[in-house]
Amino acid sequence: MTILPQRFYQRNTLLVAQDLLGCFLCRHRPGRRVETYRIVETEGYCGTDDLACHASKGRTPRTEVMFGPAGHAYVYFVYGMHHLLNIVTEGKDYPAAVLIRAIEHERGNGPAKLTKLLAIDRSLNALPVFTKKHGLWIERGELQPGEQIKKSPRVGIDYAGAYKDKPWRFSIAKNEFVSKK
DNA sequence: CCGGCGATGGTCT
DNA sequence: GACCATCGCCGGC
Repeated sequence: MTILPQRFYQRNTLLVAQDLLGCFLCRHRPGRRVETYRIVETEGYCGTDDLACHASKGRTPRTEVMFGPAGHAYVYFVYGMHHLLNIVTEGKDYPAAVLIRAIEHERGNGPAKLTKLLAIDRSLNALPVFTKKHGLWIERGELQPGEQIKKSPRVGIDYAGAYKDKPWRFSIAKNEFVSKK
């Protein structure tokens, strides 16, 4: 059990997104056992040029976290009812993040489903995930022999022009917990 | 079985 | 006031 250190996230976003596959998302809520689930699907959002990245709309109170140091949670609220979990990547002032889209649990096969399962909301926004201190962290894991990374376009960003078809969604091929398209 | 759509509120114009 | 990194339900086939 090794917690991924901050420097793990201080790298190219698309590399981080792929390297997170097979790692373990961990949650410790007061009065409960630690919950640990394997990450099977991610997406990369890369800087101000990427029209699908919230930071492309500018530096605002909402997107401020992405402009900060790597290894912190970017949790935002969307569609009036869903929270989505991202981890900030790259260097300070380069706004980028990886969206966690699915984990190995029957109610974890979608970005909003896994935040509901693990009670992740904006109270965790901007907190570091390279320590257990705040009850949310990620531990190192590996792909199993025979497992392969599948690359496909990101979901729900038809508005993103030239960036909408970039194959920046990564999943473990044939894994049953990857979200439905 | 599958596609369309409503729910529901924060964020930015 | 429009848009939105979603989900599950409902109706039609």
